[in-house]
Amino acid sequence: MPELPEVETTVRGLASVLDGRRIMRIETRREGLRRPFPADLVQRMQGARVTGLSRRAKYGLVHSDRGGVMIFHLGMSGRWRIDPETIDKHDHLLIETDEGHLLALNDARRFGSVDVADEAGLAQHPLFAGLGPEPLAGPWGQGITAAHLAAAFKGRSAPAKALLLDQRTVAGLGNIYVCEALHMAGIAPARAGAKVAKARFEPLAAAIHQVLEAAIEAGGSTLRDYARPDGELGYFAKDWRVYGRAGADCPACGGVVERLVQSGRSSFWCRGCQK
DNA sequence: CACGATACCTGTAAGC
DNA sequence: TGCTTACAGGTATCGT
Repeated sequence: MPELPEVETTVRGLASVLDGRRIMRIETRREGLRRPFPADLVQRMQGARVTGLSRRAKYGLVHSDRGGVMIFHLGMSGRWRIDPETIDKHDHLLIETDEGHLLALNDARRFGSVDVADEAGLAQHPLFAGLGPEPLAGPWGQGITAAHLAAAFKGRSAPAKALLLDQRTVAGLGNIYVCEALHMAGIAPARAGAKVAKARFEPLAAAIHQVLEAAIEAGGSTLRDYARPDGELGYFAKDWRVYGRAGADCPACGGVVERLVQSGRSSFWCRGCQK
C-alpha cells in the first residue's frame, strides 16, 4: 500500500500520540512479519521514551532516549491503527503509551518488517546503506535533481519504470507515483533509461517533487483519519491521472490510458503523452 | 553485473 | 451462493 507520502503521513499521525511519550508495553502477537521481530525489540524499546519520529525512504523510524531506533516498513498492506476498539487478527504488534493510547501495527499480507538499530551510525545500517537519495529535501538530503536522474539513467538498458522503482535510484517511489511522474514528465514507462532524452530529466525531477508533495499534502489534509481506528491511509486516489485508470481518458490529451505489465507489475500510461 | 522472473501472504473483486 | 482466478501500494532472491 504505502509509498513515501503514505509513510510520511503515517509517521506524522503516529507522532501525534507517540512523540515524547514513554512506551509502557510492547506486545508481539506472532513471530514476525517478512522476518522475525528482533529478539531484543521489547527489551530495547519497552520503557523507553520516544524522542521523535522520522522517515527514510519507505521506512518509519521511532527514536528513543535509550539509543535504540525502531524501524518499521509497511510492505504492501501495513498500517498503524490508533486506539482500535477491538484487536484484529492482523494486528501483529501492539504498543501502549504512558497516556494509555494503543497503537496496533496491522499487516494482512505480512510483507512489512520491524527492526531495531542503534541511533549511532544509522545511515550505515544495512537497511539504509544501499538506498538512493531522498526525492524531497529533508534531514537525509537535499532532494533529487535532474542531474541525479540523468546519471542514474545513463547507459542503462532497463526501462525508465524499473529504474525509478529501484530504491537505489530514488528512495521512496513506488508503483503509483512512478506511473504518475512518468506521465507528467512525458516519458514512456518502457523507454530504456539510456534512451530518455536529456531534456526530459528536468521535467522528471520536477514531476517527482510535485506528485510527492501533492500526495503528502493530501495525506496531511486527511491526517485526522489516523486518529481513528480504521487506519485509512488517505491516498490522493481521486487525483491519479493514469494509475488504475486503464481504458479511461487521459486527462492531458484525451487519449486512452493503457495498462502494460513490466517485471510483473502494472504500468499505466498514455501513448499520446509519453514517448 | 544488469536485468527479469519469482516468491512471500492474505484479501477482494470479478467471472462463471 | 459458491468456486476459481486475477490482482493488489514492496522487497529479497534466484536464474540467465
